[in-house]
Amino acid sequence: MQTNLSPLTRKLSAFVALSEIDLETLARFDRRRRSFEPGHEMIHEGQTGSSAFVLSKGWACSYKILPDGNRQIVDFQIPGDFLGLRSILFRTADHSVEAVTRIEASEVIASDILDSFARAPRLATAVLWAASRDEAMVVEHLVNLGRRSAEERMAHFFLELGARLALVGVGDRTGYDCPLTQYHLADVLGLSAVHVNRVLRKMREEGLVTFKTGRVVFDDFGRLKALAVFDTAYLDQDGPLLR
Amino acid sequence: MQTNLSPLTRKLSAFVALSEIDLETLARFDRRRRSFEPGHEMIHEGQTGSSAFVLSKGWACSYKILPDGNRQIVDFQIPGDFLGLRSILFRTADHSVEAVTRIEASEVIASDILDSFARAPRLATAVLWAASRDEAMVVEHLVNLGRRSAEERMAHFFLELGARLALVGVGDRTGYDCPLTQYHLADVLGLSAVHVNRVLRKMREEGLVTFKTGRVVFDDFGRLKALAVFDTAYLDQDGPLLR
DNA sequence: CGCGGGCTTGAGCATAGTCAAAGTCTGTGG
DNA sequence: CCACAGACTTTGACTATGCTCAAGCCCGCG
Repeated sequence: MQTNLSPLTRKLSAFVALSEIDLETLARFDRRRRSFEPGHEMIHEGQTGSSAFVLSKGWACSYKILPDGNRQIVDFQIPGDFLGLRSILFRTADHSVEAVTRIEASEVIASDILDSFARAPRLATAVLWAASRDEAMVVEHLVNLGRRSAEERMAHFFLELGARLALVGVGDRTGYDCPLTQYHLADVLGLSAVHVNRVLRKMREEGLVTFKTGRVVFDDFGRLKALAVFDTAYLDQDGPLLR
Repeated sequence: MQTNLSPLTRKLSAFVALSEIDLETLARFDRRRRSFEPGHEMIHEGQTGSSAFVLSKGWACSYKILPDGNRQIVDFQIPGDFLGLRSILFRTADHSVEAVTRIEASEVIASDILDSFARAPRLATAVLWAASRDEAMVVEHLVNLGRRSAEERMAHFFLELGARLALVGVGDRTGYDCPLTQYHLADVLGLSAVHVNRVLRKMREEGLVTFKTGRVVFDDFGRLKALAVFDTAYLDQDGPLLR
């Protein structure tokens, strides 16, 4: 193991013990460095032959837009996250991805991925695991939208994001830096921007969380967790399953 | 290629051209035949060391239950579908799965999967593709809950199910057999059972769909599709990507 | 025949949406 | 240094979508 691993390598190592060949092959994912300005649409729904990216700096979000202009954000991506994997596996992208902040990322094209699986088969298993972990988050998010109130959703969202950031070494129990606007919150939680604002005010007044531009502050972590019925199980990484 | 392929083999072949070794290895997934009665909980959330299953007959549903007793169904599984894959990849199951009808399935244990990836590396890629296709469905479902009205959700759900069943050769443009209750619809669409009933009545009266116990009848397929803004893109299979 | 699961309907309520207007903050150019 | 534009936030008033509670119905099955 090297000391200066890429974020993706670190993530995959959590599931599969990687060999030298695996590591070498993975390193190839890191050749095409790119950067994007906030608001840039890195992947367009419906586009064929898109790339994927591994985020090294900044935040992105994946979403779908409905014909009436409404947008539903599926998830945010933070450093270390894979983004646009499905747009490689399928012929056309089934969702869009946009840079939230300025972003630094490595571009991964279809042949990189597919060839790497042939060279280093264990990588395929590792990527399957990573994709499944993403799916677990989407599923939790689905439950959030289907069965929780606006306030519970908000609490759950802040906590999940906090837990994910903690895994990559950012933020702590007091809070974390967060570049999102209230519009982002509305689009990810399936609410209107106006209602988001009211819910935020209520939660602030109740001493639960404070969301000010640029930062989320946990005013009462325990009570927030109880409100959201938040259980980190679906995010946990217990060390390599496959040795 | 053999004439009598298992449903899973047929599905994976749509993405990856499988070799003799791949096919032999896949055949091992089909050794432990099991059957379950309606209502049986095949996988329990939180349980460690669960199996996965490949459905050959009947319908199942995967879901999460919140502490207040509310349930959110994540998806239904129909013949040919993999079920509980994440409960193998993670140490503990992050969701439950229940038989909706009487079910026939093949049990797949963790070592089956993991060993098969070592023996037949292309299978890992194929399974990654299948898992991504499932994720695409969950994502579409998420958009449904976040940004569509009750009536639109209902329309979208019936159409998606119809399209999926058509892929395995069941049902047609006039409708399909469907063993679900109005409670199932409520739990999958994030609505109350009472409201589901009202929405169904409205749609029936408007001449869109008729949902009677045991069958979904499309009264006006075109208008239903327009209402749901349903686009099958995320379900399409265009033939093997990897040869 | 009675029981239970599922379906249906009404009445009243609550959560969240829409529309509208004004306030704040930040960066840019004069 | 100020004026202004534009993006984001805040608040009020009104509306609507969907929920809860409650009751009754239908039908298959033991």
